[in-house]
Amino acid sequence: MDIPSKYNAFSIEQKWYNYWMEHNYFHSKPDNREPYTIVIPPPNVTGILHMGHMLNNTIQDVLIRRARLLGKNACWVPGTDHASIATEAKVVARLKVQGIDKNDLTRDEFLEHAWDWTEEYGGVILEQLKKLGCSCDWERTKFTMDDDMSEAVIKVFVDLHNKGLIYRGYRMVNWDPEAQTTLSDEEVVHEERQGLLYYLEYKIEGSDQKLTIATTRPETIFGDTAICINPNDERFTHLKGKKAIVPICGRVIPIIEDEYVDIEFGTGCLKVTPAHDENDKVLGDKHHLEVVDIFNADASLNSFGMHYEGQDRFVVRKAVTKELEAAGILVKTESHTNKVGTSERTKAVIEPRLSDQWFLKMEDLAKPAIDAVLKTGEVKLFPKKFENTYRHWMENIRDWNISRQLLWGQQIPAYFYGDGKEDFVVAETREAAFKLAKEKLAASSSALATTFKIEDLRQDTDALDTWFSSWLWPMSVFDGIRNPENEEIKYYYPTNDLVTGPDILFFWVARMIVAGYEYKDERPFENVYLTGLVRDKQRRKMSKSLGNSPDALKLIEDYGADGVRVGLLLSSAAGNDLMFDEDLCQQGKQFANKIWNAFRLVQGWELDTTISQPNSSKIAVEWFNSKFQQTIVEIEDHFSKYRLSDALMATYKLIWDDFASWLLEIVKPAYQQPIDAITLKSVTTIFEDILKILHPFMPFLTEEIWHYIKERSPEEALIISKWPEAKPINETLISEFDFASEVISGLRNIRKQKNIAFKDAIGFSVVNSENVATTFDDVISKLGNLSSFNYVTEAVEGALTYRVKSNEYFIPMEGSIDVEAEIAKLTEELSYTEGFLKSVQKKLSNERFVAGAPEQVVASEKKKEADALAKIETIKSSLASLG
RNA sequence: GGGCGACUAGCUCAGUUGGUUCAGAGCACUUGGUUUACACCCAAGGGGUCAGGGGUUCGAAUCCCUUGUCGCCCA
Repeated sequence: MDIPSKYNAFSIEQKWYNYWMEHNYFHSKPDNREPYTIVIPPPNVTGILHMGHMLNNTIQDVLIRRARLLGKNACWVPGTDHASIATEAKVVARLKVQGIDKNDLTRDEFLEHAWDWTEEYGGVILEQLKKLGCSCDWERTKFTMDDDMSEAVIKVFVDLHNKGLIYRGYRMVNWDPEAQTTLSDEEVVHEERQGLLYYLEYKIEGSDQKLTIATTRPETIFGDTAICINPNDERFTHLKGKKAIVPICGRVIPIIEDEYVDIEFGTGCLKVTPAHDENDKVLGDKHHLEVVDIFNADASLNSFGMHYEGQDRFVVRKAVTKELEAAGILVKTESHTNKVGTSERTKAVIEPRLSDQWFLKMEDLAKPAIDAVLKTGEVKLFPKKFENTYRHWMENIRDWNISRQLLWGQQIPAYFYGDGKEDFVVAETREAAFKLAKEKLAASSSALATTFKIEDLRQDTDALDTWFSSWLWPMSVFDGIRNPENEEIKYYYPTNDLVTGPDILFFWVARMIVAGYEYKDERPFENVYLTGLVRDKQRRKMSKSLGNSPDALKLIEDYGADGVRVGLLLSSAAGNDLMFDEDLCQQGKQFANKIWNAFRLVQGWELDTTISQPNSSKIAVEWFNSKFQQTIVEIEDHFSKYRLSDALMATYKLIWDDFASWLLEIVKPAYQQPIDAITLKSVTTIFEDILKILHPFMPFLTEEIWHYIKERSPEEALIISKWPEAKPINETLISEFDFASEVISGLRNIRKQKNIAFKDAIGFSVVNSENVATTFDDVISKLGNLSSFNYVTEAVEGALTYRVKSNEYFIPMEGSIDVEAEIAKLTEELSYTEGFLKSVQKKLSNERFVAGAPEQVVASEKKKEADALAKIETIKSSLASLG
């Protein structure tokens, strides 16, 4: 069979993905095996695959495929998130293009458009994951707005409300004037912006006195309801108890005192606008100030803005500054950098705003989640450094604003039956709500009690925060909320590993832990692997706006899915940002090709059952088997610490260096010579074991070669084969080989220096002062192309020499040896070794070292000393023989 | 402003409890090598004051202090 010399990923990948799907290997159902479960961090339903997803899902697939090979019942649940604000923003934008205004549509009409959009673009990302090789159980694909998922969300809302944990509050929230919705603190991105600090003069009522205040937001003067000074500030003692007059609108406001005011900042006087600043709100509550809200929902000014009514806040800022300047009220401006909150989704500047919202009390709910990560270790974060961040956030947790003024999402199941703020009931269905409402009305002996109809109930128009559905994800995908005793949730929950980015540690991970303990009284997962951000070579975040994110599918086309997976994993330690560079994928692709060609070599060997196994092959196979076992132990260790790139690198070196460069070179028959049966069988078995341990990283290539090696039934596919068993390791053999490889490197070096071609066999003698075993002599002979291998006791004259430890090796050379050069080389080696000896002896002569250091360390220093002395002896005798 | 973390070879990073094998890996680089699996290859080689300074110790990349630079989170 003619096998091409270059591995062609493209056609092969499609073939094997189809094969795996056809034979249903990805599907899991409960059985008596140990479960291994991962739930995917659901990507936005209308999103497309970017590098972060690629990294994330490659890691998950490596874990899941390895678990499958280890004989576990591996279940990877895929799905998508409805991403309320992001999706709604996209739908609104599309409607706009079509000339439709969202506000002209009914709720149902809008939702119809949103579902159309979801069906049109939804799931594209899941198809892309298949190209990457992800072995998700596609039969389990979930969407956070599936009927059963929504039911679970509603059920939880009602439950938490009944427990008294959900309440309605008039609070200052982050208002996104563009999307016209509330954002949680986590959805607000603080940016440093260059702005101005405006110094304004306020008149004091009933006098000619003035006071100057500094503000960054002059347009909010219409909402001022006090001036605040620090009671300890002697500059303002004379103002105590007086009143000030707000410029332009002329409102008279009190001058209050509070130590909150920073004497150093600005003028030491603060204008208080309780409706538009969180801190001012606190001051306002404390001093019982009036609250004047001057903005409309789109952050234009309302009637309090007087002649600026209807104009945008930033337009007003400029205009009002001009007016104040003209009136001589603006004393000066200074440039000032301040942090501005912006919407993560729409980029609009956030406006703090007071409004009625739904909140979830977090303090008590958070407690088990804090303990699980920081005390009991039931949930482990990888890398550990994120525990500090987690602690900081969880111990300062604030109530969660769970309502959003959006349509796309689960509508809040609160039903109003009257006009009062508290005239509502919370229930899973309208019918249940109706019953509750009637009871409440009856209890309050309202006149409505008898005439109230179900149609009179008005459901709250807000939707729930997206995270209020995804925090249930590890439970709700197994129907664990609606049906807590079902077989699947009992089998698969708690899940094992969660792989996600640190940017959503709080948004999502922490809240899932909270929900897990509240609803299952158990952790949702055991280990959390936090990946780094994917950045470009210049350390910039990959983003659409920068255009520095490579096209994920194009990469797969260019380098093969296996190549891309290897490229991504090679330099991505957990929690470290990944500087993505296409060269990494190139390395992955070259690795695939290397393995492919190793296979071609083995495949091409002709078997001759009549020849016996050469000793060099026999010993090389024995050595490799030990090396393989040793590497597996190392790989296990890396996996147990979630050091995937180290696990891959260990595999990479085992295959490239130990297998291809050493083993195959040793057992390779001479040109056009056949191979013996034992060696061929051993090498084939080794190759199969290698494919197994490589499969999680490079699933396509390995499955392809697996079936190329021999015809196999679907039950024998690599994806469901068994991870190699642990066998004893012969450490002696490994260290003997290491010594032999140094001897061989020395030989190659001499050949290079003296320009001796490999095909010219050379003689070889050794003074074996180290008493090295002869185990690998045949290997040395073969790889060194030696014509003879002699043990001698005296230095060989007229030969090239080199040393490994205190062993000396001689290659007799016909013709002249450059004695001068040999002497120079030996002298240099001698002085280096003597220097080394000196430093060791200095240590050993230090009484405090000998007394203080552990025995083992002292012993090793003594051994170093002996080795150095022996080597010096060798070199000296060589020098003597050279004359 | 508060908190956390990083700084090791040209690049990306390992380096676990201070001491064996501690200054390492991969890539890149230099040199030599193609009828004989792979030039997407083989072999050999060069390259680091472990950010700077101070301290603890018989001994520090590792522990402590300090300065600098950068990153992340929070306000």
